[in-house]
Amino acid sequence: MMAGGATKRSGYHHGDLRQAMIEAAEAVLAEKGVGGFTLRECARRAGVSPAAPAHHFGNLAGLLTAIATLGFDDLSETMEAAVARAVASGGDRLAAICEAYLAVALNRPGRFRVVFGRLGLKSGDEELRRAAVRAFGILVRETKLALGRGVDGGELLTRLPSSYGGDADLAEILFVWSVTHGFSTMLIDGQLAPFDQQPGGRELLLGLYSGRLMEMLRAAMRGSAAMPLANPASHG
Amino acid sequence: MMAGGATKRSGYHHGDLRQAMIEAAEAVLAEKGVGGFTLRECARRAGVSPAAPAHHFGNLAGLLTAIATLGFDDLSETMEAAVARAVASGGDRLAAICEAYLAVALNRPGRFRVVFGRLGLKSGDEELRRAAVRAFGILVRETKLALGRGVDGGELLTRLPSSYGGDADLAEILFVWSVTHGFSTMLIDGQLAPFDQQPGGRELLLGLYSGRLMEMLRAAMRGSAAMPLANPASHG
DNA sequence: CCGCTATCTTAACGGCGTCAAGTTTGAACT
DNA sequence: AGTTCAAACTTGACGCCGTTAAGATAGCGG
Repeated sequence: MMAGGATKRSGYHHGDLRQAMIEAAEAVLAEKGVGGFTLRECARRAGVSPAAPAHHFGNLAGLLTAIATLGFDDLSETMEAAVARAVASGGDRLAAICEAYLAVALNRPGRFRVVFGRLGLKSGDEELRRAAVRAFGILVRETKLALGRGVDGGELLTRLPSSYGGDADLAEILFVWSVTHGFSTMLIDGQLAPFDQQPGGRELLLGLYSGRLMEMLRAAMRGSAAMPLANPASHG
Repeated sequence: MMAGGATKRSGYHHGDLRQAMIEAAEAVLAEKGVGGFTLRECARRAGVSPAAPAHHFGNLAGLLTAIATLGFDDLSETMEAAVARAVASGGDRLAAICEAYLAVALNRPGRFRVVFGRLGLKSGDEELRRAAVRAFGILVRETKLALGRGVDGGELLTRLPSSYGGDADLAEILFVWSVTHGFSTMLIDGQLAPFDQQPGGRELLLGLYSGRLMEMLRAAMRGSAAMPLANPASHG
């Protein structure tokens, strides 16, 4: 096993530098934020020269892309686990994935910031794309279920249909995602610091999020679900 | 006077380096994004040595803080103008500020990213704080008006009450902000690229935002406004 | 046991932010 | 007007950054 830092180091060769670099990078990101993040610092923590990572990741963008892929998979798995728990307890599936999204942001801010922080990722990476589509597919599925639309076969997306812009429920999907993503990013990026840093502020915010904000989200969805499947592109 | 780029340059002294640096910085941010932004590049564009800006801004954080202050003021002014237009035309004031928020993000992505992009800002800057509180105050005021709460005297906040966490409408305020901020950041940071880059995608997204998303927001607010002013902290 | 290849090191390049010290300038004061 | 002086800017240097090229090492298949 030996997962989690204790890797064998036989003098010249590291043993599992790729994993060590990813772990070091996440630690640095969590500690110092995006600003204090450098490739050399990560290499230092992995006990390796600054040029060593190049062979495994190509360059900085490669390392960040690997972490972002992890982040998307983390999102997918945490959301699926939350859905499973909600199903078991008869809870709200959509609220479950929204809370899971926030939980990932709070528990792994390093990963989360790499995923959404507009750092330089490799643009064409196929694994990253697959992980992103998977996470997005869960959001789409749960939003449609919450609208009572019925998902064909309950299967996940494996790619984005090129005509996705015409999806009749796109507005609802974007709404759910905006609320969740907006709250999560504002909380970990410090925009809510005036509330977050008061004594008990964090608990208040989390309670409001999984309480009244989720209620408002349900109210918004109810309003939409009651509406007929109108022509989605027509507006104004 | 002589605002707007045409500054006199009498050999050694620049004339208005502070303004020139800010303009150069916004240009670089708009062109190359956060990644390609460097102090030296801004100085180069201003036609000045790399060490020159230090006297005006102290360091990089000082320059970014000045830009962030501009960004908050931009938000405040654009939102107020949108409210004035909504009042004149009998439109939805809350939707107006949400659309104004998105408009600032789209029209001035450089400023917007400095405000919310978790770059290193000076932490204690008083002007920045004042600008932030002003913008936030507009959001608070409009949310309360939308809830039919009545704002005392219609005046703006000039500081954050230390007990703000106890505001009865905090959940609604956070909800509105989350939707708006989430959608805006996702759009300019490329998370919506699969939709945004389809032909006509940008128009579709903007139409959905000011159309069905604002309708959903109103539905969420209506649900809240109908509820009694419950104890905001109790949940679960 | 030998060689081969993946892995890592050392050394160097240009660019970065920042500081210390020196130079120029506009303007205030006599 | 001429002098003085502080503000504005330059030069040069420092350490750190990401990246590359060339060399050293070691595990593994033959």
